[in-house]
Amino acid sequence: MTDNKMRKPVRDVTIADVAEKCGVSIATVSRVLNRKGRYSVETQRRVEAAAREIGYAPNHMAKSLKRKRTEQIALAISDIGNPVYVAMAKSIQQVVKDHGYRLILLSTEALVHEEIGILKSMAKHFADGLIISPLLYSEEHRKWIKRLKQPVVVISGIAEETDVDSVLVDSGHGIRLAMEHLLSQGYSRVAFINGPSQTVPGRARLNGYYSALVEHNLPIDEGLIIDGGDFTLSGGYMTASRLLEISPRPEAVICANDLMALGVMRYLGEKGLRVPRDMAVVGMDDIEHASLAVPPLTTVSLLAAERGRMAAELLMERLEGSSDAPPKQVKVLPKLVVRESSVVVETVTGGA
Amino acid sequence: MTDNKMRKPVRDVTIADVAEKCGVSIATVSRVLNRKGRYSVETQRRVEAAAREIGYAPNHMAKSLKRKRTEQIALAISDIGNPVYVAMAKSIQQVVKDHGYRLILLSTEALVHEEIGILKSMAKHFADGLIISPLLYSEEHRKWIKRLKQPVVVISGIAEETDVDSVLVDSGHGIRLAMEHLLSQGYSRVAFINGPSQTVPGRARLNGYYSALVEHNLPIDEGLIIDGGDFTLSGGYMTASRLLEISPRPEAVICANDLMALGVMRYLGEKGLRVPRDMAVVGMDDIEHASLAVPPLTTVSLLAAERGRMAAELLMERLEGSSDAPPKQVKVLPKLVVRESSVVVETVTGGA
DNA sequence: CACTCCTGCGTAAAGGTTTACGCAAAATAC
DNA sequence: GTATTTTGCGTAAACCTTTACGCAGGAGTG
Repeated sequence: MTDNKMRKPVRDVTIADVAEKCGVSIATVSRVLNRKGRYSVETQRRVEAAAREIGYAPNHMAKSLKRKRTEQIALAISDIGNPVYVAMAKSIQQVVKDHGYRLILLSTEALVHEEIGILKSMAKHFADGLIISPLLYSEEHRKWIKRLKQPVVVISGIAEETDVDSVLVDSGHGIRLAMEHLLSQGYSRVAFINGPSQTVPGRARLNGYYSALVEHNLPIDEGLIIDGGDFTLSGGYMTASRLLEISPRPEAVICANDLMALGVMRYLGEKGLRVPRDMAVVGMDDIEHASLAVPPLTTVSLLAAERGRMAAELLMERLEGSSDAPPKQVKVLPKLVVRESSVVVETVTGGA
Repeated sequence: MTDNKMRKPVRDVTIADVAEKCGVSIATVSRVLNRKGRYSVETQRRVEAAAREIGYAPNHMAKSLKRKRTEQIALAISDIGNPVYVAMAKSIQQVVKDHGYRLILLSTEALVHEEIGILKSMAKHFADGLIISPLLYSEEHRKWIKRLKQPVVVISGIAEETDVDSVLVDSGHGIRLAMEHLLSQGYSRVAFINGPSQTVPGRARLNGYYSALVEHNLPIDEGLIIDGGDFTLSGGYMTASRLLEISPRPEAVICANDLMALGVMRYLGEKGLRVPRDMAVVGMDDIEHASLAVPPLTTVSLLAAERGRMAAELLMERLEGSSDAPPKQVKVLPKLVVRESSVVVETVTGGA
């Protein structure tokens, strides 16, 4: 019989409780709390007091059901461990929060069927919109996205798609910038370590490498191209040995992303090779640790944070503005960030 | 009049549509689709066929409302840019996903009122549970957590709290491990760069430093303690100069986290000081880039990923098992990870 | 004074699902 | 053959909100 806090099941306080407490109807309470419709200042005072007093908090599930809005945005990325996606997620979180949305983080582990699964499940209405950065953009992706009621923004590489809002960056062009820079520094035999070539970014970057060679009338030497396996740090470290097997040894190497570049630099360091004196290294993405590496890594920024912000803003626009405007594509230009890993050392400025 | 795909508002397909399509009641459809209650195999076949054919997807908001479960877990952390929290988030995401939950990412930007705001808003039932790693655990935190209907797991430093599920790590003990290691290497004047000392981790680590000194009968020299401002990389870089102003120059430095340690190493490098020959450096957290630094950074792992996993499992247990079991505390032991930044160099093993 | 307009608020429906309950028919028991 | 249990399914309530609609009374206008 001692029921002093035996069980929690103490039925939530609902809008009806507030209404009863201050002798009005639930409609009035709702109007006051949502500042919608008409009510007297006296009623407002009483309702607000009652609500505060009994600790009323509107039930989000019921609200969603009625309003047909969850106030949630889903973000689908392939690997939350990748600093690039973290940067994106961070700025996206910022924007959606400012607009009163919560962010749901969905990780696909680089599995295409997971991506499709997410698209399908959007039909269940657990989020009002989706930002997705797919590893590849297949016909199936397109099909499901088109079928969705909610707006979708795709963060991806350059593509011909014009039927969905997207934030694009031409990473292939980024590779060309890197190549130009290396050539201007006097390097001419430049190797290329790629990530998985069947992914959109992998393909784009490889094409960038080819076209840079063509552009500068350089011979295409397949021996200079190494498949890095994946876009990870250990992927770079592992394949760096193959770099040293190339003969004659290349003067410089472009890596398809910073993580791999850092892995490569580490391997070179362990083998006693100095960067850039013995081999110049350039990465891509401009993650925070690129600037911290020893030597600081030259890289091509793809403006991940910026792209995240833009994608989120595009989505907010869709959600709050005219949803029938034609799909928008916004493009972002890769930017070369020159640091010490690729500049010819004239004089060594030693300290102390 | 040409209404060929003019507007989207084409009312969602509901359970009623499925029911009508195959001539049963909505209750039957629900039973079949949820594999609950009784139904014939023939009915099952028809319902499933109809559902698939017209592309039925159960509305998540309605389901939540009725079931009183959102199938969502909220994660509140102060900075998604911090690799430690990323590691936690990653393993938490893993676990909750395996249990059929989605993860909502809430960022507090290290603002205490944001943390409280999140606790309050949990009453709105947008998530079934919460994992929070608060910068500090105040009376107000406790009050609101106790008031919540949903289970909460706190990831934090060691504390006296026993009224809430928590995953604890004694980072102060971690600092003592670092100190012991440095002393065993022959260093004796060891400086300490702390993060904000009013936060739980800041205070714990400072106390760890003090007690390590006491433990080894070393004099307490306030001049060896530097307030690093925050736990960021630039925070470490900025305050490193003050390290060199100390006279006589300390032989080693313990930094309250890896990011600051990396900042310090960078500064030392720029000033021409070599680590560990001129000064040994030890960090804390064991973030991925600690092993990549030059030289690789000795650090104390606080097992962030592990703690995230444990917290998530604790929460799942609460949600799926007996919710009235007494609060659990699980503790994790800091682990010293020795790398080159703190070991006396006997012979230099150069390559090539 | 009669009319219209406005204000403040209540009634009730709607949103899509799950599930307790009950009923008819079929299956089983004796 | 009747009595009992089991099976399969439908009816309707419940979850908690928001909001369209309408009504009564007061204010304004002529």
